[in-house]
Amino acid sequence: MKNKILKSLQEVSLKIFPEFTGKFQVTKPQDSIHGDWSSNLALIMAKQMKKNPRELAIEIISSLGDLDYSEKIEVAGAGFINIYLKEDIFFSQIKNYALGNFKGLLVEEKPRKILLEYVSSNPTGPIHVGHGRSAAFGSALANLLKVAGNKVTQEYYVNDRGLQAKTLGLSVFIRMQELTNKKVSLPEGCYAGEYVKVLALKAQKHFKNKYVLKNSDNLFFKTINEWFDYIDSNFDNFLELSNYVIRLQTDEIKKDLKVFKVEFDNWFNESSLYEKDLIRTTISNLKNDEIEKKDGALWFKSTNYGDEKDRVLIRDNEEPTYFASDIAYHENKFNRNYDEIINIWGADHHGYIPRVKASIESLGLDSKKLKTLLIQFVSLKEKGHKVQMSTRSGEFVELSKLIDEVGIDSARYYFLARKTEQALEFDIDLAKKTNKDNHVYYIQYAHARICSIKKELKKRKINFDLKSSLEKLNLLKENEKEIISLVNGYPEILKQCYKNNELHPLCFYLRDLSSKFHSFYNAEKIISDDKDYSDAKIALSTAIQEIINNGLNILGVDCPEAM
RNA sequence: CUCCCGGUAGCUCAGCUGGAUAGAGCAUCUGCCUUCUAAGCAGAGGGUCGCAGGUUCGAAUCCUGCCCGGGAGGCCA
Repeated sequence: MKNKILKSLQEVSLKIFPEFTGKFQVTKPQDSIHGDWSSNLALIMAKQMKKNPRELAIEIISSLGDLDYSEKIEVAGAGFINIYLKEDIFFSQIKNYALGNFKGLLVEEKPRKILLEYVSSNPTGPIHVGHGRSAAFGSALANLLKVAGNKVTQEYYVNDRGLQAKTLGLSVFIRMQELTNKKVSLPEGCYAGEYVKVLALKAQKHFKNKYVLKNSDNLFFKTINEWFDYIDSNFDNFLELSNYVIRLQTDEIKKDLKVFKVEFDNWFNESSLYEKDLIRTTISNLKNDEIEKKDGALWFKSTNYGDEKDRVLIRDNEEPTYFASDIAYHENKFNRNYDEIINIWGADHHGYIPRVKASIESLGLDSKKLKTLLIQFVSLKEKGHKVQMSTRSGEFVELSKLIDEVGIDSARYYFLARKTEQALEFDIDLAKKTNKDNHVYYIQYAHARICSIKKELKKRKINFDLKSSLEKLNLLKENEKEIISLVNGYPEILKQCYKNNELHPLCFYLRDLSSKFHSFYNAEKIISDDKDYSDAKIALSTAIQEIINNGLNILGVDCPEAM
C-alpha cells in the first residue's frame, strides 16, 4: 500500500515540478485522526520551489484526482497530505493475517546468500550473559533475514588454539593435581571458574595418570610462564590435554546455546586454518609492499587504509597472531561466495574493525560485502543493585544460570528489546515476574487469552466461521478499527527492522499490540449475543493472535496457547 | 591524548534517515471482578529531550564546541 501511494505521489510531483529531486516520505501517522497514511511531500517540495506548502499540497491533491484506494485526501497542519483508505482496502491486509497468510510480509527483491557469524566466544569457559545477548540477537536476526527470503548460514568461529587454549589446558592441569591431593595453586591469569574443576575431573578420567606430577616436583610456580616451561620440558604432548578440554568446553557451549534456541550451521575451528596452512597462503595474498619485517616480526601496513597503527602478523617467536588467522578466516569466508558477510561483535572490538577491513582490501576483496554489527555490554541488576561480573576472576554470570533463573523466553525477549547500541541493564527481578510488568509475559498472555476465547466457543458450541466473519469487520466500532490500523502496520515494522538490522521495534510493537488487545478484551465481552458483531471481534482477535505468533517466532520466543 | 556508544518523566527505555500536542512501562494516586484468564482494564499527576551555539518555514532528531557516564586503544583473544 505504501508503495502504491509513494508511486502516485511521485508521478504527481514530477508533473507539477519536473526538476524535483527531494526525498519525501509516506508514513503511518501516530494518531489515526491524521488518516491511514500521510506524506510530507508538499513540505519538502515547497522548499525547493519556494512556495507555500499548504497551497502546494492543495495543488498536489487536485492533481492526484481520484485514487482507486482512497476514500478521501486532506491537507492538514503545515501542509501534510493525509490519505484515508477505502474500507475494503483498509480491511484487505488484516484478512490475510487473520488467515495466517503472511506471504509477502517482507520481501527482498534480490535475495542474498548471507553468512552470519556471531557469539564466537573463546571456548575457554562457559557462555556468559554478554554472549547471550549476541546469541539472542544473531539468531533472531537470522530468522528475520530468512523471512525476507535470504539464504542465511549461521557460523561460530571457535578459537580452539593459541595461548588462551593452552592457558585453559594449564588451569585444568593444575586442578587435576588437586584431585590427587597435591598442593598447588592457580597462578595469576589462569581460569579460576568452577567449571575448570569439572573439566579436570573429566580429563583425569580420560587420561588416567598421564598428567600427574611426581611427588618430588616443585609445585609452587608463581607465574604461568614458569609453569609452561616446566610442563614443556616434562610432558611430551601437553597439547593433547589442551585440545581435549577445549573440545569438552566447546561442547558445553553448544549445549547451552541449543537450549537457548541458538543453533549454528557451521562450527569453524581456527585450528583448521593451520591444518591447511592457510595463514601462510593468506599472508602471501596480501599486497607485497604492505608487508614488512621489523624487530624480528612480520608486520602488515594497515595504516595504508586508515588504521591507527600497523599490526603484527607473525610474532618474533614465529607464532602467528590472532589477527593473522582472522585475516585467513575472513579470506576463507569471502572465498565461499557469499553476497554479504555479517559479523556480530561485542562493542569492545570496535577498534579491531579498521584493521580487518584493511586486510580485506589488501587482499583485493570487496570490503563492502562485510558488515560488522556491534553489541554493547550487558549488566545484571537484582534487588535494586548491580551484580558484579568479571571474566578473569571467574565471577561472571553464566548464561545457563540466567536462564535457570528467568527462563528462556524472558532472557531472549529482554536481550532483544533494547537497541544494540545501548548498554543493557538486565533486570532479573522484572524478567522473573509472571504478571503484566514482564512484557514477554504480557504478550504471551494476550495470545493465550485469544486461544482461550476459541476454546470457549467450542465449549458453548457456538459456530464461528473465520472467512465469513472477516466480511463483518465493518461492524466494529471506531475505536476498535484503530486496532486494525495497528495490525496493518505490522509489515512496516518488520521492514524497518530488516532495513536497519534491528529487532527492538518488533518487541515494542508486539507489546503495544498486546496492550491494545487487552483493552479491547476488557471493554466488553468478545462473545456476545449479537452474533455478527461478536464474529467481527473474534476475527480481529484472530489476526492479532496470528501476528503475535508470527512475531514471537521471529524473536525465538515461545507462544503458548494457555498459561 | 585518539576512537566508539550512551545522556529524553523519580526509575528502565522508545522516538533520532528533520515534521503535526515529545511516547511507553515501572513507581505514585483514584476507580473496575456473578458471566470468554483481574496473570487483567480504565483514569490522574509527572518533561529546561546533558549544556551552549549554528543550519531550517520547522530541531529530541542534522552540524560545531563543551560537560558527564561506559567501552576500546597488546607481538592477548
